Amino acid sequence: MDQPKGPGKGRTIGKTNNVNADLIAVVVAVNDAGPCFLTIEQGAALPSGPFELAHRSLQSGLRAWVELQTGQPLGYIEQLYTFADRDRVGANQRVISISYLALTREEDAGTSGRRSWASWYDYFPWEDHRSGRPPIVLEELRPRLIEWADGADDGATRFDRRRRAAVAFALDGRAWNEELALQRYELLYEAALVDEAKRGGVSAILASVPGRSMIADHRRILATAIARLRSKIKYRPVVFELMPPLFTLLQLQRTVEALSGRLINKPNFRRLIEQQELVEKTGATTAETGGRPAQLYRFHHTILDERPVAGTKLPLARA
Amino acid sequence: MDQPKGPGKGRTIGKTNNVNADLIAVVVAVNDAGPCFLTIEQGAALPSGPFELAHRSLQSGLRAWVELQTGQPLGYIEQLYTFADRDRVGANQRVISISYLALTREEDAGTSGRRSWASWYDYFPWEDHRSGRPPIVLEELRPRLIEWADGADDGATRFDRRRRAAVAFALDGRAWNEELALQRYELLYEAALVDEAKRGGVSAILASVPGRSMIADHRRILATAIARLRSKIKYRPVVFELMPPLFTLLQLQRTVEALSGRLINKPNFRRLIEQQELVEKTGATTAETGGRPAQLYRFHHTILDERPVAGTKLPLARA
DNA sequence: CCAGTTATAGTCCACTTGATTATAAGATGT
DNA sequence: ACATCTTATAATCAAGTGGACTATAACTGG
Repeated sequence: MDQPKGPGKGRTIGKTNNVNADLIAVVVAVNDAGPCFLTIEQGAALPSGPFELAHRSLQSGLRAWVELQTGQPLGYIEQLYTFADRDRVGANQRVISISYLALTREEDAGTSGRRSWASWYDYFPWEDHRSGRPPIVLEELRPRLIEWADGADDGATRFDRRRRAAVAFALDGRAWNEELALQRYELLYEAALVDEAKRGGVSAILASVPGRSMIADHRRILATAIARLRSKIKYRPVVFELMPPLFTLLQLQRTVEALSGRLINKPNFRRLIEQQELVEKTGATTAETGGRPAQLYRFHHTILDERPVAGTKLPLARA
Repeated sequence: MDQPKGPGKGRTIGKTNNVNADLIAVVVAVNDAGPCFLTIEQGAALPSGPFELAHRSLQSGLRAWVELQTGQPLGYIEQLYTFADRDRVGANQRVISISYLALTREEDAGTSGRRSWASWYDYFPWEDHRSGRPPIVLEELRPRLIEWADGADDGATRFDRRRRAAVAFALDGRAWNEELALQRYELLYEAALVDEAKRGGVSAILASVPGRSMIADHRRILATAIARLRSKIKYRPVVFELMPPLFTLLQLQRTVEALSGRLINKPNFRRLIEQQELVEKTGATTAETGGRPAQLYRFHHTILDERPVAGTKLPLARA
């Protein structure tokens, strides 16, 4: 163990280093009710399963488990994060979880009825700012976060906690930042304001806590997915993975708003989308929208290859 | 296997699902010679080792291996990517690699002489555009990429290959995008223009290929790290992890330039850094720079907590 | 004291983007 | 038929961002 070891040679391969690898999927879609994700066990868990020898790759293993458990075939997939589960350490065994974000359309359904879609904001009611700041932030979270901050032993910690709470939840006149979804969940976890923090804990006071909870750290993974997606739609054209083949610009805007949890200025959104040439008119129109019939657009696929990183800006920069 | 399975319960834990997990580190620093990274085996491999039961977490396991193999203690760490190694599938065993990016200073040395720093651009000579586009791009890569593109069977593939080459390597008047480091390496791999692509291959023609190669897919992981870092310095204040406690603005600029592989307009860089209040003057000056003594700055640490996502823009946006 | 080097301040301008207003085209109800 | 509602689409204004450039200051070494 004292000599530098090159990977792939001279390594001790034995039982002691064995781990089990779990694949976990956050499968996101957007429907009229808003952004949602695939769940199993009545909304308590994300689709997941062990990585097995039969799987050709991590991604194909993930696709297999999701399709088996929910009947949903997956399109776009990206890796979220890999973590070792501290709570599930066996004698000679550990579990590593590799989480993924998948984007799809709800219509991409098999006929299987096993899948069930759940709304993001049932699990994160403080994340939806489309109708202004939700009351839960100031009425419930703020006082309890302050209480938590003031419960710290030393003044420095109290100050730090209040500052972190203010940054994450846009208190004291700060601007709301929708990309901080993960930080907010972690803060609430640290303050024991979510159910997950109380499991097996000593806390006798099980006061009502905001948002639906999930098993293990699945809600944390969901928060990671939300934060990643909210960030990514600003610089990569991933929104279109969630859209039907034909759509109006307002439908596209509503989808982005659903994901980011905030409203967008309509003319600016149209201008940005059109001048980037991300979409092209089909000529067809739809009258299903109520007022004047809207142009139907489709995603301009060739652009996807032309702009590997740049482009796809969305007017979500400032508050 | 037909019923939905909840994670953590009812799972079959058996030999067939066992994997070995490898931790691989790209440890980056910047010195006068430019950006560099820690290697073992005379620059042929990245520090790495298996994730073991004794490790408290993935990160601590990584730190342990890097320190053991190179004597270098690590500061900032972030996860890069997790992949299953297709080439190393045993009868009942597979290997999963979890790669990390670490930022440090070369001075953070132990006295151990086992570590050896290698320069990025010895492995990716086409990535350094600080003195203009390196000749290797037009003189070597371009003709061989065109040759590769024209070797495709059908016209559509030929067109696609030429377009991808042009986008990645800024041909046909396109602008250079330093963040495409990974795409460039993958393109060269696909075109069999890097050594790694020829291992165990049929290719009899071992023409000289650009850049030093590494074992397994370590150079690919390095490319991933470079791309990630070049992207990240634009929106998070991670550059300061690579700086000494006190530095001049020009030193900071040179570091950013070394990482991004391109030059930055000096007044604009200063303006952006100063108006973001990322640094503060110490009052001290240094005359080591040659001309007029420069102010010494230090990183304004409190800002790091205040701006969890925003800020830290760098003038690298356009060409 | 002059040339060379680096530091630092300021200006100009093109482009981006947030905000607002105006107009067009359909549906619906009376 | 007409008013009114809803949504679509176009155009404009103003503030801010960021790239390029110039000018001046302060030091070192012949």
